Amino acid sequence: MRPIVAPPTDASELMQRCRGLAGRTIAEVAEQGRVPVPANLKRHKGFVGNLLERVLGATAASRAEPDFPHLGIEMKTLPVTAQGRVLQSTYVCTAPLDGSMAPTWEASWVCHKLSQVLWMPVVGGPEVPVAERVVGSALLWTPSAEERADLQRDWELLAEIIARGEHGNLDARHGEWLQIRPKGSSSLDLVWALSEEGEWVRDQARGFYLRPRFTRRVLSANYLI
DNA sequence: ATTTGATCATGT
DNA sequence: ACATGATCAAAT
Repeated sequence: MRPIVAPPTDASELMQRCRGLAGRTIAEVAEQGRVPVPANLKRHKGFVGNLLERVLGATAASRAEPDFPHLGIEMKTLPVTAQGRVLQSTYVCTAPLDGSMAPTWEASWVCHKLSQVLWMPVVGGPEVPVAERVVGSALLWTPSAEERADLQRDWELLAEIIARGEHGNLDARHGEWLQIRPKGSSSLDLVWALSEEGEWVRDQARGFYLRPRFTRRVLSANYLI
């Protein structure tokens, strides 16, 4: 999906565009973007995210950069119920098992990716046709001291497991706010990993995700839900 | 082949 | 209801 507008010159212009989208349905937004809307997201999981990027003027997706590189802002959609409850986890970045992970939290991809995020709530779960889901009020967020501390604690726990080569028993149950789960085309999607003995082995590709309880807390703290 | 965008589907 | 593990498409 190519962008249909120029990138916003600054954060306030970006937020102004967001205010223009709030309360509108996905069908209305898609009409502006001249994009057909799928009935459901089973085979179009990234549709809403790509659509909003496009109408907000984010640079092309699938690049290893923030969505608004000149502003240092990453945009993420957040599926929520009508009551504002977050429905899904949020993918952050890949979790390298090959020894290339940053040595400290401050240097990590997770820390950098989450330094400034534009959360775009979208109201409506799988029971609501995509076209009828509604764009919510955007939130330009920088993690609080408490949120940073919680994320850092989990990241260090998870990084330690990987650093020891113990990815074999690394699953989604680790981490209170941040977790690691499979990320790929299928469970057969393997990457190179360093074992406990320092040998190269193949293991399932994984990524860092924010648990819904984390993003739920972010919305609660900012919208008084 | 990889990174981006995520949600689906199943089990507890 | 919710968490975990599995999966889908587009862009580069």
